Amino acid sequence: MRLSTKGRYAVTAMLDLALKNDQGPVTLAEISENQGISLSYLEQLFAALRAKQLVRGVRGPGGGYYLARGSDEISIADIICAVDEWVEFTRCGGREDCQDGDRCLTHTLWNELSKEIFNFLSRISLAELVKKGSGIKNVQKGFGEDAPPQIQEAKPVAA
Amino acid sequence: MRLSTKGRYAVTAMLDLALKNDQGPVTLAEISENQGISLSYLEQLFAALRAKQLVRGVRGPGGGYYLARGSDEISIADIICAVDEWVEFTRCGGREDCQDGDRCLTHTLWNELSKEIFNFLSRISLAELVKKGSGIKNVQKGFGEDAPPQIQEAKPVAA
DNA sequence: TCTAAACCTGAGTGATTTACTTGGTATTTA
DNA sequence: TAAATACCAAGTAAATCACTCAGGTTTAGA
Repeated sequence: MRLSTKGRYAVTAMLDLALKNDQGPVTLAEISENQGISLSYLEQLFAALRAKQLVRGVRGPGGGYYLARGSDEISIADIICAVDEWVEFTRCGGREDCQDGDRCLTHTLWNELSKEIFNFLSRISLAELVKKGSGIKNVQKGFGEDAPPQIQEAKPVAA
Repeated sequence: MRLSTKGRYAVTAMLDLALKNDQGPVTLAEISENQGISLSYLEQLFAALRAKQLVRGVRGPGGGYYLARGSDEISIADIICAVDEWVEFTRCGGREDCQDGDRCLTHTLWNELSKEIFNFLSRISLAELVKKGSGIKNVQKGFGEDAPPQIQEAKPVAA
């Protein structure tokens, strides 16, 4: 699992799309202005999102992009995986060149952790975020009040 | 939240440390050989880990590194945050230059998601991973059987 | 005290990635 | 046809990554 700024841009743009999904296609120019992302960079991101069947483009005036599926059928993991390749980490990979066991163990542990992160992000859909967002939009601070059980208070690390 | 190979190296190295924590200090040379990471790169990573009070170094012959706290008191988020700076994403930040509300909304949504990921990683300790790992070491595939409630079956995206 | 083992510092570097630019082509609507 | 939009390809400056090099300093054992 990779979680870079590229993935953030994609998630942010997709959120923008999900918020306006019932208002016809959304142009990249709109998202570009809205999110402060350059148009061409968005084009690259959306090329990847389109390749993974997450969005569909409509050409011509009045065109733009809309979600290829319902926002409840698109997970955050889907989006991040579309734009950020999933690179395998293990050096020993699937091969048998782990001599002492420990090397393989730490790699196995990392892979499992990576899978857990992936699963976690797979269970968060765009629709869920948007649904919570509609609360924010009005309340401006009530986020997390009826949040999923696994969500707790943030405890950012002291820099 | 950033999750790059740098963070992976750090987590992997810390896992190595946790696994041998009761066997005295672990040298970087050992980890370097074990994990296939260059010694100097490890030194850089461990400088950051030491600065964040996650490890302590013992100098001189027979020295090395050991965990500064119990492995149950060190979370994956701690490790990743130590080596990968946490960069704020929002362009509008805390300022009031969000005109239309939507811009701010998507940013708020991203921030909340980011917090959720952070919280998720905060709840996974080194000790937990190692504990599960000792199962793997023997069973080689029983991971996740008595996993925390939020962990489900992996469903990797079709590439 | 000498010396080797270990940590510590800082500078530099090729490769890769990011975020973006330029300059188009294709398609659709008015 | 003209304009708006998606689509496509190539290039690029800056940043980051993963690493190397060249020195330290600190400690322990001879």
